[in-house]
Amino acid sequence: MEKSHDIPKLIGAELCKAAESLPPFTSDFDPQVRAADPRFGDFQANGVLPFAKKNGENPRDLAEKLIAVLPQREDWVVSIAGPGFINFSLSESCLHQWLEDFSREKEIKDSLAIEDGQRIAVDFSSPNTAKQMHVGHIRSTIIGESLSRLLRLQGHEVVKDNHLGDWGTQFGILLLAIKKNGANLDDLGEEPVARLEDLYREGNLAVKESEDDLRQAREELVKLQGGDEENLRLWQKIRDLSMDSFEQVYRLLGVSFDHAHGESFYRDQVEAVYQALEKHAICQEDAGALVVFHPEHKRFAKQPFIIRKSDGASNYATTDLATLAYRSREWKSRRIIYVTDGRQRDHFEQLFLTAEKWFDAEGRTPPQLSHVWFGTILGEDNKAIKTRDGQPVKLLDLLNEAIRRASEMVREKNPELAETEIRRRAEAIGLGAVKYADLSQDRTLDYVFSWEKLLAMQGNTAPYLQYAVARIHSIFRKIGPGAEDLIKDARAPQTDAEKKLARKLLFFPLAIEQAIKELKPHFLCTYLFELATEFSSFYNQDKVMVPEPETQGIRLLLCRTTRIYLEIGLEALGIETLEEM
RNA sequence: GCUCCCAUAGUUUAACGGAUAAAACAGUGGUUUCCUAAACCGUAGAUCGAGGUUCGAUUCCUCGUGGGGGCGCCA
Repeated sequence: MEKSHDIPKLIGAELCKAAESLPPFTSDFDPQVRAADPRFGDFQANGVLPFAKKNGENPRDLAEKLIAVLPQREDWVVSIAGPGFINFSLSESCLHQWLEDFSREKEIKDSLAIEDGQRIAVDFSSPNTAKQMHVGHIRSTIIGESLSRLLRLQGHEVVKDNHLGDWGTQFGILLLAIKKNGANLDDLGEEPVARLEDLYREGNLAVKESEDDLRQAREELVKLQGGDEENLRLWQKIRDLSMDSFEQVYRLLGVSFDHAHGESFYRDQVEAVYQALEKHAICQEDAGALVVFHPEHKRFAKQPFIIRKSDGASNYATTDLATLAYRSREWKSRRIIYVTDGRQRDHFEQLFLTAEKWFDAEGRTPPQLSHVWFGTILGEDNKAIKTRDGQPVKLLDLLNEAIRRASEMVREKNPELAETEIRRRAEAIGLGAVKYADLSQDRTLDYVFSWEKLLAMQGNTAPYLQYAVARIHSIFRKIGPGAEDLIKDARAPQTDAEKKLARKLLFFPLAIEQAIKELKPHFLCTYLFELATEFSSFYNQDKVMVPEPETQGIRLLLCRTTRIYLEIGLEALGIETLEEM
């Protein structure tokens, strides 16, 4: 048979082809091939059922007709069950062949890349300058990084952009506070950004209490936006200090960006936004502000999208429009993905509606726009973690605590290890645990922050997956250089554990595909955990070190493929793996 | 007032309209002269309520209950 990494896709294509010349099937028939419950086979096609319903046919009869014209092949056994499920059970030889065809990193990675990759901009992390990152920032950063890696794995050209909040009204207040305190930005102590946060808090209190301070803060902002040299110098310094502070976090998390333009980058492009939207009559004046309504929309017919405040200043709606236009124009992004908190859903819906009208009016195709939103991290009171009152846990503190706890476990298991090696392993394990805890559940869910949840290292966690990888490396170290020859002589999977593990391996391409389609990394996490569980079970049942070379061969082949899938999968999640734990 | 999201074992979660609702943690009972016990094998335990659509509903629709979010000059 032709080599196909993605067997369900192959089955789906065969079903579609068979349906082509078989009335009442039409071209909109979707076979819906999925992983099956092992009781029924390896894959199941459910698509006949909804199709029959839509067309008033008997689903069971339709399924019979379809498999009657399906070419017979030795790769699988086809059967019909229940109201019209079509089940496929792979033959031993087909499974064996598949394992041999896709057991190396290169073949696997090549097969994952699609032909028509796009240029995609991913907008994520995006903290505000002059503030420290706290636990609330972890989601956008981790999810955005993982989605970027997944999309690259699929062959897309991804441009990662950290859209910093570096140009808001808060700078008037902060600049005033700095000047009133006579603070020297070159000498703010050990944690300069923490000091900036304090200054901002003081300034915020002052402008609430004093009319005069409020007026002065506004003046500082106007001066900054007008290009005042002193204020610009201070602003730049604040931005640099903030970036240094963010970099500490990004380095630990293994997160990187191609750009960190931030809102300030677009400050000279907002005029063009007003002009274009006015020219095309997309916006209107309302109560002194420039706003966009969407009369055709249930909600946004009356809920305005404010793109220019009544005092003439721009806001985030304006910079977001300018940013979107820039990414389309300069980066030729065919698609833009925004990874932000779900509370901004209205904003992005309005942004997308407005942008689409703008592009349409100019006869251009708008980029495909996706808002990948996630639930809020809540405090113990079930309310969102706030910066204002109560100090949320700093992200750096969370990460350091994760490393500290992992260090203890590593040291306990390997008392002789050098400190640098303990640190290296603890970073992979502790930070992996934190990332996995966030990535492994559906991103749209809110969750209450808890150390216990984020730092768990047993059960369905990253360390469990890393442990499986380390065990496989250990086996290959013990076998030595003869492993390749043994794999060449592998027999087909025979024992219960071998067959179950081999079968689980088949579903890897599906997991990747689903995670990308829905832009939800948790689908991949679920699969990797199931794979690791299947491996652990196999590991306990069937020893690799046995006398028969063909048995060793298949077990080594299964181990190697499992290891590669776990490594590719964890890499796509942004989680490191280790050869020893 | 308008609108959006959420509700699954004790707890935290999974289930793309599909077959007997799946795990982890916490319980509980077992496994180590054997490739790393961060493990493995048992055991017990759940779909907020009421209707509806469907051959089939945790999933879709309506109503209700409970929790949270957004809605004119913050991002």
